Amino acid sequence: MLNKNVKYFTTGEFAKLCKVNKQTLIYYDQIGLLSPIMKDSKDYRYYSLAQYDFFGVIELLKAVGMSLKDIQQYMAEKSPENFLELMHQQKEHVAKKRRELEMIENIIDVKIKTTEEALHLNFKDITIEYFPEDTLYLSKNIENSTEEQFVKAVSDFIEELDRSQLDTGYPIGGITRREQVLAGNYDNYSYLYIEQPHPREGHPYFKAIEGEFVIGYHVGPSSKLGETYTRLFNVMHEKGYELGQYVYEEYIYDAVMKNREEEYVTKIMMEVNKVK
Amino acid sequence: MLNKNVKYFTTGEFAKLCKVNKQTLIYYDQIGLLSPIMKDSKDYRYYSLAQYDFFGVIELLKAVGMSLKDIQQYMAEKSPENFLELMHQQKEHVAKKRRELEMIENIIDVKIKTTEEALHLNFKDITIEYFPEDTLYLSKNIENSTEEQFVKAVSDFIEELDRSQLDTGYPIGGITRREQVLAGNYDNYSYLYIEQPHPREGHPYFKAIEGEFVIGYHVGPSSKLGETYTRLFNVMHEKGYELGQYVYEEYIYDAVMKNREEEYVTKIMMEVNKVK
DNA sequence: CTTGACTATATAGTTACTATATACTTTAGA
DNA sequence: TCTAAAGTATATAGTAACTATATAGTCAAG
Repeated sequence: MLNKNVKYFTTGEFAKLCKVNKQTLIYYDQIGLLSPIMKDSKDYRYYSLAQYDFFGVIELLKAVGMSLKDIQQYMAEKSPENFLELMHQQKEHVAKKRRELEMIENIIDVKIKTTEEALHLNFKDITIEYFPEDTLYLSKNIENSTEEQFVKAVSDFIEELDRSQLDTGYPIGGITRREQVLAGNYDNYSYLYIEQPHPREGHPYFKAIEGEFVIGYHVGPSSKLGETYTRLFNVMHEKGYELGQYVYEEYIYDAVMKNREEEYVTKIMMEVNKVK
Repeated sequence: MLNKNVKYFTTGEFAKLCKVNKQTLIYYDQIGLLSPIMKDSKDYRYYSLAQYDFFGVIELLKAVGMSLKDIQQYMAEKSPENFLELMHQQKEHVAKKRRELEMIENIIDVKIKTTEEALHLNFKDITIEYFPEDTLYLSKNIENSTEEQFVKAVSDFIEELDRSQLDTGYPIGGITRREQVLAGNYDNYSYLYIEQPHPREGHPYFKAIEGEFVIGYHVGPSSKLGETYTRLFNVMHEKGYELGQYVYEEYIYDAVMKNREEEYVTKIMMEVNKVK
């Protein structure tokens, strides 16, 4: 920083310049991170303009998530070479953080979209809709798994979504095979799935679905799903359809939105075919 | 979240699933943010899969910077409407954070570029170079200002860079008018400046410079700048040039890179014209 | 039936401030 | 010139969100 034959800043002035609490500067002085260039006989602190640059770097390093201790360590052995190395490290680091924020932005957008859709639904309606092709990311097969195996599979699936950054913000759903549904085993899922509107290369297990579906909503705990399935079957038969390969289930409202289980809402999507 | 006739997670298992310290879950239980769905007679905690979704939302809200207290407050009165409103608020908030990170990325790139350049310099060299047009953001005129006025001007300038997000990571420099330089008043700057490689609309004070410059480096405290100016003048005259309108000064190495003032390096760029 | 891996609570420590209490100093106005 | 407001200082305690440690009870495998 440039300097004339310098006027100094008092703690309050410098704090204002740096836009921090005066106490913060005193704290930085105490831990030896940034000490005023001089103290007078009354122990009043005086900072120089050059120290504003110094403070600026502290802010930069703080913003990228470095601890004051690490910053201090760097400041103790500063050199252009070390500074350069530090900047190279932090470049990566910040880019990663930015990408994480971008993912969060996407997830928020999805949450807004799905919640808005949910608010306009009438959960009593049962409709027949044509769904265009859609990409889903599937778990491994979990049909007939024990509770332990099921929980393990869910953990693995979540773990993988996390690791491969496939968490889109869409709810995790379950796919049940026709035979299990017909036998009344509504909770014997064959796969878990998550919608993947922008599928990425290099990931297997993607499945596209397309065709007609009977759509209905179950309000209340999943233990009473049977009643809703019966209603759906009735409509399906009335309209001259028969059950297709799979049924898809996902939560519209769960513990995140509602406090009581009686208010939970499950969306049921049954693949159907016109009876010939 | 889907559920079978549910198996529960112990604290350790759930912590692993959530990728947090077990103590963190105990802490969340204590503050009532996320309590296990049941405790047995031995006070062992048991979590359900549905609680993982809940935890997921806590993580999301934490990631956007909400405090646990605020999260708890939301969770107490959750509803699709409130959730939607929260998501709308946070969308803005996250976008702002992302833009801040993008700015930091730019600043880091500039720091890397300028530091790498500095490392390859020989500070003894004095060269004559042609500079293409460049955009600078200038402070208000500060010629003949008192120390107080100077400090105020610098504060204002920094404040403005901050407010208008014009901090590019380039050093803040000073521009001295020819007459002041010739009179030996090297520290009587007329303007402060910062390089602005991607000038933005709606900001005045931009100045483009273009032409031939004598470039030299001053090593040591600014009080001894005079010696280096003399060396530069000699070369300038030798090569048949005369001083132009302005001289630009900026720090290459300062308190951020070096510990001792004797190692500080100031870059001096003199506008020059061929003597007719 | 013991050992190791788990569980629990209670308490203290950590980071980076932030607030408060008390006392001294400077400065602007009557 | 005196006084009150506004500023400075130190010392200490509080805060958020964990994190670590000490002590003790529980469970599962060999």
